[in-house]
Amino acid sequence: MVKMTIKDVAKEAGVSTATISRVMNNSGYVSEDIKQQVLEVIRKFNYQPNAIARSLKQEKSRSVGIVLPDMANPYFMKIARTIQHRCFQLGYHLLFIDTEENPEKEREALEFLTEKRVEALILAGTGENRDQIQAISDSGIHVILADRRFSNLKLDTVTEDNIYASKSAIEHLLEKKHTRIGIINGPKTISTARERRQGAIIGLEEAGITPTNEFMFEGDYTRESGIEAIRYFSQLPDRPTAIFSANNEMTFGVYLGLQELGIPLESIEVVSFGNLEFSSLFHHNLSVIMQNPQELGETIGDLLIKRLNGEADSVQNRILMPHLVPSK
Amino acid sequence: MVKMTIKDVAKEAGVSTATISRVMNNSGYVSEDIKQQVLEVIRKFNYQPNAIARSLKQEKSRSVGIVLPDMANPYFMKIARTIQHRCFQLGYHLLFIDTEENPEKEREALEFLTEKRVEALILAGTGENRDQIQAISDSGIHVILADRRFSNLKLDTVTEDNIYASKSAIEHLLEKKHTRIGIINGPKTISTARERRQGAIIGLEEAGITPTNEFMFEGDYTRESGIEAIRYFSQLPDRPTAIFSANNEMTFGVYLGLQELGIPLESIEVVSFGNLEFSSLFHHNLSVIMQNPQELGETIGDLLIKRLNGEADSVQNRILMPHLVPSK
DNA sequence: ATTCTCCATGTTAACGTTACCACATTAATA
DNA sequence: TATTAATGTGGTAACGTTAACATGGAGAAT
Repeated sequence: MVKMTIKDVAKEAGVSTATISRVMNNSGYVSEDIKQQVLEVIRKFNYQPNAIARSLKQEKSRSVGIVLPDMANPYFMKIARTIQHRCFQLGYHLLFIDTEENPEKEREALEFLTEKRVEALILAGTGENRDQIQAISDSGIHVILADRRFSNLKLDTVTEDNIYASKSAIEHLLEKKHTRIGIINGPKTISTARERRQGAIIGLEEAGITPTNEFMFEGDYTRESGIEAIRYFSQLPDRPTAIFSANNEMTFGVYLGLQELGIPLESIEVVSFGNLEFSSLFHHNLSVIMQNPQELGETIGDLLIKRLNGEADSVQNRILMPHLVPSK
Repeated sequence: MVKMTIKDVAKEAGVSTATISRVMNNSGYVSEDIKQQVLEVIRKFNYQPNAIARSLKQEKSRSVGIVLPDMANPYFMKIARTIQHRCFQLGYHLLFIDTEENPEKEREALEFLTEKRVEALILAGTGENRDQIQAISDSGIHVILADRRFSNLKLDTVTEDNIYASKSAIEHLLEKKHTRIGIINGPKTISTARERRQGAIIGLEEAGITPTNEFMFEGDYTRESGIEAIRYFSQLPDRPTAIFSANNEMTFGVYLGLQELGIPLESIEVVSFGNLEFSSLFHHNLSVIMQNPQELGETIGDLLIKRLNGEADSVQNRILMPHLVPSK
């Protein structure tokens, strides 16, 4: 069964396509009689306007791209979900792409999205493709960096205060008399990893402790790299007694690693940047820096609406405050 | 900065738009000289064809809709992620919508997606909107039901054997000498809930036990309803000693509920339909019916490609086999 | 020399909307 | 009554592609 077009409706209702269009969009003048008659035809044939044709004519795709490094990470999905709801309300659709932290895939994704003529782009990037992202912004597409920023790029950002939160994580461990703290971080290309590292170092130095490379493990924000970190730390002569893990997935890996090595999970004090769903059930020594992906999503949503409405405003950089929830 | 069109490229390269189109699509005849010249212009101005115009002309949106009840549930997101990768490879984009199990929202979502002219629709539905879904299929959009089916609708489905798996869950608990088994299920409107119930009942009856309504709690697949189920069961005179929970979120709620009531988590034997990420770290009496969302996604992806390529085939109903992983 | 292919290119009409303009008609105002 | 304004409607040119058709030249086969 082939879809009806506005012409078919016009013929059926005995009016011009212009009138149908006016009825559909509640624009211009249409007499009440004709309006009802047209609506009747639309209802009867279940006519739906072709959004693609409309987009072409109006030069508005009514779509927004969102590029995330990991669609299975609840943190990112909670951000995405909130934004999805907002977009749906606006009649926009979201084009999701999962890059799996792969810069090349990200590059392709960005190209794909610009061909699809998204009006805005929300990006939690790999840290590469700076020029491309800047070019996208320059071409008039609204870019909002989520969670991760680029230094020196004049783009909207909605991020969290990683330095402050990481510093307080370290302070928390120091208060518990730990001095040998293993730090598991993400890739240096990613701003959150750099900032979390920086915060941790500040925390240590303020307590008069010199950070050593031996206790810094550079992972890649995956579960597997959390496991590897534990394998690495466990074979050091002077093992850490506490761990600061820079994201939720790696923290999960930490516990999997401990389990693999037969080390009691509660024997190690852990602070995780980012919540683990089950941490409230967990009686191990796990403290969590609670992020607020929903608020992040809402903040992005608000900004997005502003940008799509063309409400001129200078570059926005919003920073949310995570807070530490100590272990019980 | 305004985007370049094919006409600009044509003018710049001194040829017709048709030639540009032929170069872009590797179709028809173009001399090597001109081809190189055109490619040079394209590169120089970073020309990107407008996918919307192309869609309109070709009457192909190159998009697929996916409607899920819960974007934050890892089970659904793993399905979605797999499909997203497939679609991206094909040059298709996915329009995601999260209905939050709300039938009205689902109705709107389906309407939205048909206006956007998706070529296919992947749906894990609320169980309502049957007519609308059938109409979508009749109108020539490929519909694939994921995880949840509709009886009597002639549509492709990729689901799991809920009856078999639930039966084996009950058998597992019976083997462990539990006879008072609390069953926490989803809404009866959803096929998975009906089937999981049916499987559980078969399991009980085959063991000569008469299922009682007292031990059946109808939740709504949310965490909160798992908590409520525990509150309900805990005030029964003869409490269940074991729980069969029909999805991962409700199982989570079970533990939250036990914790809330101060009941030791390991004092209750639980079987969960669907994995909890952390179950391997968990030393409680938790057995899991392992689903395989990735395989589900791949199966859907394969089917999707077939359908999009128009490879004629009768209605497909694929059923995957989950398996029980007993508690340690 | 004539016909027939194969190449290589250009011309143009769609695809389904909407926005602009033109043209009536009616109502309100001077 | 004449003029203006408000209302209602239709015609049509775009939006940026591509596919069908047309055209013409070069070389091969008759």
